[in-house]
Amino acid sequence: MGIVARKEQQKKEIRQLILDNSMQLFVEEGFSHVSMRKIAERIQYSPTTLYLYFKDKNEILFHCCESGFEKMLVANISLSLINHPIDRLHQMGKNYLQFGLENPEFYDLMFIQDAPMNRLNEMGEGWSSGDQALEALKMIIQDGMDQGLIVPAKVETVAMAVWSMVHGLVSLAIRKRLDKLVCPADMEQTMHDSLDWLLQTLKKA
Amino acid sequence: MGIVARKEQQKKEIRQLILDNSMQLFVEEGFSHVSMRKIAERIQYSPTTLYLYFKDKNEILFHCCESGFEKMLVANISLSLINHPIDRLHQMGKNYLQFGLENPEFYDLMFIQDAPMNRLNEMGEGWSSGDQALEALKMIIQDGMDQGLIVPAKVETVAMAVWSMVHGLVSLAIRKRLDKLVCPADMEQTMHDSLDWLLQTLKKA
DNA sequence: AAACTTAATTAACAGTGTTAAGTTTACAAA
DNA sequence: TTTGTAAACTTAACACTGTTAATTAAGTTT
Repeated sequence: MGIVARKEQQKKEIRQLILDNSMQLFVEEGFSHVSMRKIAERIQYSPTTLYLYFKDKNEILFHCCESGFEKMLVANISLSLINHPIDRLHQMGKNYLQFGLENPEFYDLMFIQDAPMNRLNEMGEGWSSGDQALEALKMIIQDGMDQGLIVPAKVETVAMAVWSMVHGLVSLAIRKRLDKLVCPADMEQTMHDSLDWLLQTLKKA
Repeated sequence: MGIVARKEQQKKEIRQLILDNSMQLFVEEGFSHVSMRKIAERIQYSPTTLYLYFKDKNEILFHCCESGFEKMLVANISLSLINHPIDRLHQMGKNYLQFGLENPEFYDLMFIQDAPMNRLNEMGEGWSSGDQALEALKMIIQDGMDQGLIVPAKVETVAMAVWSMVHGLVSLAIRKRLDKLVCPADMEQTMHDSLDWLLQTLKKA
């Protein structure tokens, strides 16, 4: 079955070719300006060929999200070196802000657009990388509470609060809603200040 | 100049007719499914007529946002009855969550989509209602610090943190990113719990 | 070489925002 | 009352969009 195997290999390679070029286009031109035809032109295929490898555009977006989550996971590997729960949470938050500001197009796809979610809800499975990050967050918070460092509460409640705040910061910044609050030059610093403030107040007195 | 005045009045009425029907369509069918042609059909005009009253679609969205902010402002009038800064901030947050969950299409337009922002950045002025709400937030926080009820910090930093958290909650909920964290039935309650938790930890010990 | 399978394409549909040119309507001056 | 003109509105069209059905080209098997 050498031939069959090779064919499947080729199919996978083209799938990856489509995904790679889609992601490049998202980063270069912004999510909303990328069309199926543009992706096709870039890889020198007919637009309809894309539909032989992906059900629709949402499915392509969905898989781009997956790479985004993996990218994020890589940025978080250094976390394992930090033992103190608060410091660890702090670094996780800083990584989150940094990822969002450095990869706004990816962030848009992963957390703001609802197109990829539609695809996800049709499938049974979710994002393993995304779930992994969420579990890590919950574990850190649980740790912090167990060690008496964080004011006790339901772990889901606190996890939701922390995630919502960093997501709020990044998404408001990306969508230019914070420009009236602070000037663009001070934006990144003030965002980190807000995170610092939360972590400060979150600490048990 | 009675005739000229009447003509201008008619022009304003048609402008408002366009805006009213646009908003109805946004609420009914969702932002992304509303086209210029659909709006035009609804008011029995040709699609191109809309361009005689608005520069482009973004300008229509922009003005729909304005009404959204006024809607929000109305929901906040009861705030003036609350004197204690923390309670006031708490109620403001609850109103915000409620508004977002009850008017997801409006919220989307006001805080998530970037289309209306493009229009805004071309103009000199911003949203007076939006700015007003932001100023109110800053004032409450400043009050709370002055009265020694909130851990002191730069007011912009805390305002950003608080707004980001409630926005994060609403936008993640709207975009169905919180479904892995809590089941939909408990969503609203947990969101309010998160807000409560923040307000609790924000209080000076 | 003929039959069959797979991969890729062309043509088309129904929709989008938007512009330029043409038409109708309404009102002022003659 | 008729004519001229300016405003209001529409028709036709452009350049796109995602997506499907029918068709051709290529490769494999018999």
